[in-house]
Order: sequence, then C-alpha cells, then structure tokens
Amino acid sequence: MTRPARFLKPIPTQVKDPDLVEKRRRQIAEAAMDLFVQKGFHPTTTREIARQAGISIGLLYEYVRSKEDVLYLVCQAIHAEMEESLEAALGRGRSGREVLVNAVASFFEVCDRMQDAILLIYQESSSLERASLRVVLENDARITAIFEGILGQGLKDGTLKLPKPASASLMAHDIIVLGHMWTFRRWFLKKNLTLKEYTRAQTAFLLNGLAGKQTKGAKK
Amino acid sequence: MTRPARFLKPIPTQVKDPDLVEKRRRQIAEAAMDLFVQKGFHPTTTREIARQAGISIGLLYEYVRSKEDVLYLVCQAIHAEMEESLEAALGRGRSGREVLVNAVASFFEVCDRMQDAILLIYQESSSLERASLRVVLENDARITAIFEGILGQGLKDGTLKLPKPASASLMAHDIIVLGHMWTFRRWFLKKNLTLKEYTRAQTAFLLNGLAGKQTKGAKK
DNA sequence: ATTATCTATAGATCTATAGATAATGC
DNA sequence: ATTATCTATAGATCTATAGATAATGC
Repeated sequence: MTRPARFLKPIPTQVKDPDLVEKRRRQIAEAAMDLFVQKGFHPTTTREIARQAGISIGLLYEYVRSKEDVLYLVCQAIHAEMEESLEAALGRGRSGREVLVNAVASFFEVCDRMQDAILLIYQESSSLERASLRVVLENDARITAIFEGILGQGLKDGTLKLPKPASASLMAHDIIVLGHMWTFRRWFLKKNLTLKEYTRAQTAFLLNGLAGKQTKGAKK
Repeated sequence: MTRPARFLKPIPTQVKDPDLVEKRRRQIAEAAMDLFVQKGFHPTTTREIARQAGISIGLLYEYVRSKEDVLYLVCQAIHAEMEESLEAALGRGRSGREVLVNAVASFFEVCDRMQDAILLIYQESSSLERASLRVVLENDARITAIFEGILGQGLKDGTLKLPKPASASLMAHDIIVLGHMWTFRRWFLKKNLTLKEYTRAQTAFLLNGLAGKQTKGAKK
C-alpha cells in the first residue's frame, strides 16, 4: 500500500517528522480531492481545504508552499492509486491476447471506479506549473507503457497483430483513451451501456483492430 | 458563414440592435477565447476580457450577465466552427467506407487546427451551469451523429461492418475521441507522429475494427 | 528547548453595478 | 429622446504569512 514514494519533485516542508509529513499530506490530498471534484480547483479556497482536512489554514502551509502544491499532491495520489490497482490485477492469461483482454477489463473497471479522479486530471492538470505537469504526464506514460508491454507479448507469441502503419505505442494510447472516455463521455455512454457492455463492445473493436487481416488503409 | 444562430439558450441583453449584439458578442468571444486558452477560465478576469475585446468593463456587462455567460459564448462559437468546417468537407466518396475515410481525415484536420479550442472545452466546460452545459453537450452529440450517419451508410452498402456487440453510435463516439485525443495527448503523440501519420495509423485501426471478420470477443 | 499547530490579518484582487456621458436617429 | 458606452467603486473574497500558543521529548 505505502510503496516508496515516487515523487520526482519533492515539496519542501518545515516539519521534521517524515511520517507525520506523509500522514498530513495524505489527509490534505484526500480532503482537497473531494472539494476539487465538487467545485473545481480554482473555486476551492485554501481555507476550505484546511477545514475539510481538519487542520488550520496556518498548518496547511507548513506542508505545502502553495495551493498549486495541493493540486500536485492530489494528481500524484490519483496516479499512484491507478497504477497500484492496475498492477494488482495484471498477469492473468496464457497468451498475450488473453492477458490483454483481462488487462483491458481491469483497466476499465479502475476507470469506472475512479471516474471523478480521472476527470479531475483532465480538467485541472493544466493548472500545474511546468515541472509538476511533466511529472504527472510521466505517471500517465508509465501506465500506458504497461499496455505497450502486453501488446509486445501478444505480437511475440503471434496472438496479436498491429494494423499496418500503427505502432504498439499508439495502440496502447488508444486503449488508455478508450478507458478514460468512459469517464469523460459518461453523460452519453451511461445512457445506453453498462460498464460490462461497454467493455465487451470496445474489446471486440480492439481485437478486430489488433487481429484482423490487413485491409487497405487510408489512401491519402 | 453566419448561419442562423443555433443558441438554444439565449442570453438576455439591454441592447436593442440585434446586429450590434451579434457583433459585440463575437468580439467578446474571440477575445475571451484567446485569454482562456492562455490562462484558463478562472484566472482570467472580466477586466482583461473587456480590455482584450477593446471595450469597457461596463459595456461587457450590457452583453452578458456574468463571466460564465462569456464561457458559454466561447463554447458555442467553438462548436459552431467545428460543425461548419466538418460539414463543408463531407460527402466525398462513392461507398460508405470511402466517405468514412475522408470524413475521418477531415475531422482530424479540424481537430489539429482547433487544438486549443478543443482542449478548452475539455477543461472548462464543467464550469458552465447545468443548462448551458447541456446545450454544449448537445452540440457535441450533433457532431457525433454525423459520423453515426456515415457508418449507417457503410453498413447499408456493405462496405463496413460493426464489431459484434458494438453499436454504430459507440463507434461514432470512438472516432470523435480518437480525433480529440490528438489534442489532449499531443504532448506524447506529436513527439512521434505527424498528423498525416497519425491519421493513417488510426484509420487503419478503425477500418480493421469496422471491417474485419468477426473474432471471438472478450469472454468475461 | 524544539517541534507542531493555531489565530489574526496584511495586502491584493475581482465581479458586477450605479450613475454619468457620449453618440445616434427622429 | 433614446440607445450605447464609459468611469468609478461597493462589497466581497482569497492566498499566504507573522507572531503567539500548545504539545512533545530529552
């Protein structure tokens, strides 16, 4: 659960006790996530974050330098949870193709469970300063790379094939986006589909794309 | 160019001359779009919007009731431009399949040209109040429906087939999202691909998904 | 003695409007 | 006379910090 922090950009603090720092920051991130999901980053005030976290505004600023640091903590927490959930569910299946099908289902389940958090990253990560944003994008890239690895496995054992000019990397991004799409187009998709139906349909689409015989692509 | 306004939710104004209202609002939306793209909706002030539009802060409030109205104007302007661009490029090709390939290429070009605007909608449309948001989502749905129609054409003339449990509607959403993805994952995609390469790869993927023989889908 | 926490507030903004002024058309 | 536009500001907040207090451990 508490894996070695992967923070590439540590946030300075005056507080000496590292365990306390971790505990307080988790507390702050959790409180802030609730509020950011409800009202968005900018309309949420630092006072509200402190109140929701059960600490004073002054103490908040012992653990972060700025409101933007809080957003960074929140984004980190989200990606950490996604990565952990996903990795815990991986590795089942004999062929690369089977592993892929199971991984896609697990990933979509994680996306469904973390809808609000994923949406939050889409909406607010642009409010991070350059350095923080880069770290957040790298976290995303690491999750994408998991799927790239699975695709590689399937290409190797012959149970998957790429649609001619597309790379495994691009297909991995497509898979991630099809999962995220369940969250940011839920206003439409949930009117017509359950998560299970959605997963089944998109998996069929993906497998066709990744296993069909080569067709003549775009002419242009 | 100036098609009959499709505003489903008209914004009240004190100003009597409708042409003037339209002109000023276009001016305001254009100025605001620049600023929102640069700094985001909340950090942009109404004074800045007025200044950028070349009018006083007082006049701004003759044409909108609130800052949020300005965001609504911007979102409307973006969807109107997207829909116009797309419709202007449609209808070429003899089979449904050919029409689809061309429409996808046109749509991706529009997405590339309007990157910042599309990103803006992803990031800021949640700041709209319910009624405005609904209108914006309906605009999106109308664009999606264009692709649903093209898919229907291809299914009819037999040049396209759906991956078994997936509907034409879902596939249309997938196409839209693959286009938008070029904007919100550009930090990664543009490192590796030009728009043309991206279009070619995704088209091959789509056509495989929409034309391959039926494969055994997800088991779960 | 040192570390963690809280209260109170400085200093800076921001939206939206009231009331005054300029431009237009009969 | 009516419509459009501008200036000035009321009223409300918000981030971040300084300085005071409480808790902890040697």
